Amino acid sequence: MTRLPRAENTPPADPVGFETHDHRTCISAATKAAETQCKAEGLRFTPVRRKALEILLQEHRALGAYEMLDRLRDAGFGSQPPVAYRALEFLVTHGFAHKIERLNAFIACAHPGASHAPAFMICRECHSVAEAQSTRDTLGDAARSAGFRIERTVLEAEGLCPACTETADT
Amino acid sequence: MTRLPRAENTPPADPVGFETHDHRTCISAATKAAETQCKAEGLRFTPVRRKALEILLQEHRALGAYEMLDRLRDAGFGSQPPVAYRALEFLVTHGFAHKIERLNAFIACAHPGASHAPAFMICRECHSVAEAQSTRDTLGDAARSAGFRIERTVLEAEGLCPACTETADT
DNA sequence: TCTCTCCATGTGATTTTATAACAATACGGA
DNA sequence: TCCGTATTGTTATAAAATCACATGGAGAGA
Repeated sequence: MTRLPRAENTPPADPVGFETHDHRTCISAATKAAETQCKAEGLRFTPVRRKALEILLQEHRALGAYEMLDRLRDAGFGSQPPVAYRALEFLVTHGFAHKIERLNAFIACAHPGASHAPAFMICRECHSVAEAQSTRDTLGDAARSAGFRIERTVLEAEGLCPACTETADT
Repeated sequence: MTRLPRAENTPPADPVGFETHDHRTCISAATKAAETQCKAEGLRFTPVRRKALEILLQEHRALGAYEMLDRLRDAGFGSQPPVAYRALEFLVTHGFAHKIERLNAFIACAHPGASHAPAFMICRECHSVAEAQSTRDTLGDAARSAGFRIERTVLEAEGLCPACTETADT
């Protein structure tokens, strides 16, 4: 894939898993998958929502709501914040994307369809984000004994990605 | 996400651990402990910082920065946002408090001194927050194999606290 | 097909959360 | 005591998110 020009603090082109990855095809594949799931669940995969997902997949990094808004405007959609927030809310609600609370930013889900207790590794230096499968249930016992009913769990680990670790070490 | 208005939705008086707990004494105890730690580490436990910690301990819930600002102003400190943000940053940096990203709010640490990989249970209904010890290292393997160097980890579980579960069930 | 209803979209305005920048002051070590 | 640095207070502004309301389009049922 062609590496797009990078602005000030933009992560390396392909930070998912911090490894090289060809996603020429995965955009259309993931979009298709979302479309299928929406059809199955009776959800409306409207143009803005589709475009928003495509943008997230394209960028392949955590995108702020206002960055999303810019791109949606460029694509001919409305130019006010709710446009972006609504599309993103839809994607997050239905598991096509995640919000990285730490960054106030959104990223396409890297494991669509999988049971969702996502875990993220966030580089404090370049802001790249990797999504891991968080299989083990760290909090189950504590929750049970407290009588707390867990509905959703997000784990955000902050640190240094491989690339920035190298830079820091040298 | 639905964000209910704060006022109509104030957590029960004593939400830490979702259980009754007498903290008449624990405020002064925790403050004292912080003072000791600061002395040991050569940190300046100034009046604003002390007051901010006392407020968090007093409230015993997650407090927004601007709520904190109100209380600090009432206590005779400056009235501009940086006053609150700086005090909170100090407390968070040194482990006396945590930021709940999900709520953009801050809460006194419930396990001061303990090794810090805090885990929170956040009630989506009343916004009460409980802090658990997150002992197990859920992400270690994934991080190691990715070459990611974890520095800090926060786990935020959203759901229903015991009180709100009851209400919902009835 | 028509129409009714619901959901989605577009827009303007506002609220909430967070930082930048800089002057004045207090602290602690030489 | 003097000096450098951290801390505080303040003004101003940026960034993130929501409210409120008008308009439009898709799909269900008559």
